[in-house]
Amino acid sequence: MAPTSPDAAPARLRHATHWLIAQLAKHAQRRSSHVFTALHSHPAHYALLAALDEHGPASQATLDRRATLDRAGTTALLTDLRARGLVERTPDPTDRRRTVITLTDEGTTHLHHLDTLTAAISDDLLAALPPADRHQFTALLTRLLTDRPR
Amino acid sequence: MAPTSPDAAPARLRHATHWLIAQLAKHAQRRSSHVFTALHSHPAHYALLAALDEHGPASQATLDRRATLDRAGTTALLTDLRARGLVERTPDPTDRRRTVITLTDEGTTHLHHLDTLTAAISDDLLAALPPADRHQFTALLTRLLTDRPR
DNA sequence: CTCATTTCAGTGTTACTGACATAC
DNA sequence: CGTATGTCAGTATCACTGAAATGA
Repeated sequence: MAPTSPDAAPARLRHATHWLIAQLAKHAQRRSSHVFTALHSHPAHYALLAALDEHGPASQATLDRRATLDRAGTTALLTDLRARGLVERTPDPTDRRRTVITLTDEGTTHLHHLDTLTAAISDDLLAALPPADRHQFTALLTRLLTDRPR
Repeated sequence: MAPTSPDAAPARLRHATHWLIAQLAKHAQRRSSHVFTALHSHPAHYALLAALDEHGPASQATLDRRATLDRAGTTALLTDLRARGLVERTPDPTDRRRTVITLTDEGTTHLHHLDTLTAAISDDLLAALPPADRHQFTALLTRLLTDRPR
């Protein structure tokens, strides 16, 4: 036992945005990694498969830009996905530095499974809010991320 | 260079709650740790000092429950704070297992500095939202955390 | 004897850095 | 030449675990 049971958090923390976000992120991380592990997957796998499905085949560098990962991690993740037959790696004839990644049929199927999991996780995380507030919250989150060119 | 520059994230990710939260948490973590480091502090230090200021002196076990930390980390953090004269450790006469932690005057002063930093970080994180939406967002965050007894 | 408190050593994960070989 | 790509090895951080020592 480590994170000891909850308790009345100091008022200052409850008003500190970064603390609130960090707490929620911990919950989210626990929930999602628990659920994803059941399908031997990781949220980052989902990000890559989704990027491939929506934007089509791409080089690794393009992929990690789209999935908001870093090059190093992407390499490992793709090696994993290829070993499981979910993506294919083929050399790019027009630029011999690049490897073009393509989604296989199995990859698409797996992505659909992960879609279901992801929806369930979202429902679970937002369980405390009525539907209208869930949309509000998601919209605000989105705005905070997109209105931040960096 | 690692987390390569942003790009159009797949629609699925932009609708996945756990992904949105994780992204925002990363921003929040970078901002806050950057700012806190300037005062040789850590968000967890703030949590401890705030708990002491608001609830008064307490044992470590009580403290980590209030600050939502784990016992191992709390020990290290308090050793740090004591070395800097921000808290005092005195043995509890009524229960010789315990160490009672007390906030010093310097600790109170330091806490006020961190209050300022924390407010600035919140402003920064919520910069994209008009004031009314900031309150909405904070209220929703709070509800998500409190309506989750575990 | 069971449970709580404090401490420390160790594990697993995650994000990131630096460097390298290759090729544009 | 400078820049981009894919790869790998190493670092820092963090949350957590397990066990020990002390004592209620």
